[in-house]
Amino acid sequence: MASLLPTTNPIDALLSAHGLRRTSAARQVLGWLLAHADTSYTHAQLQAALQAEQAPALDRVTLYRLIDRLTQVGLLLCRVDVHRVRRYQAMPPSVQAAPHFECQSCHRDQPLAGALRTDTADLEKAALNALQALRALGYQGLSLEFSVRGLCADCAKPAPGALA
Amino acid sequence: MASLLPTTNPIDALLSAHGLRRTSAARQVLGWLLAHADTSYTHAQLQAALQAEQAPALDRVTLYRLIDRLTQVGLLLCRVDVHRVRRYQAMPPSVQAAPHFECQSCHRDQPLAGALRTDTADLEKAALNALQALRALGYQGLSLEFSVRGLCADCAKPAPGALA
DNA sequence: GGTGATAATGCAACTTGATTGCGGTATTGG
DNA sequence: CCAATACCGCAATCAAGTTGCATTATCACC
Repeated sequence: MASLLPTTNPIDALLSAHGLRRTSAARQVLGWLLAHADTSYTHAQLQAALQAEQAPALDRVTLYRLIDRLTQVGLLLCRVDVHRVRRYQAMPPSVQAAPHFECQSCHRDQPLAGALRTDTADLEKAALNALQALRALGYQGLSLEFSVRGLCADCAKPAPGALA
Repeated sequence: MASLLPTTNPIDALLSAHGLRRTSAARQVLGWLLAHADTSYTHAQLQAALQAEQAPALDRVTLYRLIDRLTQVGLLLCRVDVHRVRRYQAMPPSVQAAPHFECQSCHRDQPLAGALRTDTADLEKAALNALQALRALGYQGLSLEFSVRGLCADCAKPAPGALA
């Protein structure tokens, strides 16, 4: 049952490949984010989630610096949500920036996927055209950020007539 | 020389039409933002700009609350930039959310249409379609935020071979 | 043209996500 | 094994934004 293999696990490999040390904190954070790579999490959410999974909570500042490093080497993707707080997500392998939906009631942040995704397909296409045009004008290192805000279907249903 | 006309100026009209009082602060801020409607400004930039134009600086908090009110009634459009600070802009007449370009070097913020030097009608159309589709799925109160980041042509040119 | 309700102002104190300084600890390359 | 240094953790600090409250200015109505 023990880890007999000389091949380090994929997370350690990623860390080393990006010039970071294999500390337990780094392993935990990157591992957790990779295991929940479909959405983004704030520093606070991340800390809470990690704390829930294991006893020795890691320091606030350490976590800040860690996610900073992970972001700088390109392992994480960082965005800022409506409430001005940063959200981190394991870097999606191929996409520029997955479109997000952010519910203003339950504050859940979900990827714009499936049916929703097809609805925004045209938009993405137009957006990519725009990027290409910009690139032609001499713009560099372009990335796009695209998010929709509002009430998700769940939050929109419940109380149609309640208070103002 | 005096204002003889009974017709209030357009800014006052806007304020009243949106249920806000015609205070000198509101007139100044909305007036200034309408006169610079092509980009967005932070609270700090706004305060500095207003202070430069006239003597009696208005209070930090007052300005915060004022732009809050203007945004709530739909006269301003608010977004959050990469540095987690809110940027306000006079609401563009027709669009829900004008796509922006934000330079990561000079931190200038310009409308995408300006950067591209073409109109972004197709983009905006696609955006509106996407919103409509989402609305059909039960999502409510939707608005979208769409921005492109990178280096603008000006910042990209200068030092092609300098440092890493 | 006054007058009362109340929206808006201004000041001080506070909140919160994030940053900085610094001594101590653990990882890594030799 | 050892030195160099990346990383940790604690305390203090910062900046954007918020809240409470007393004061002032607008507005709706007579």
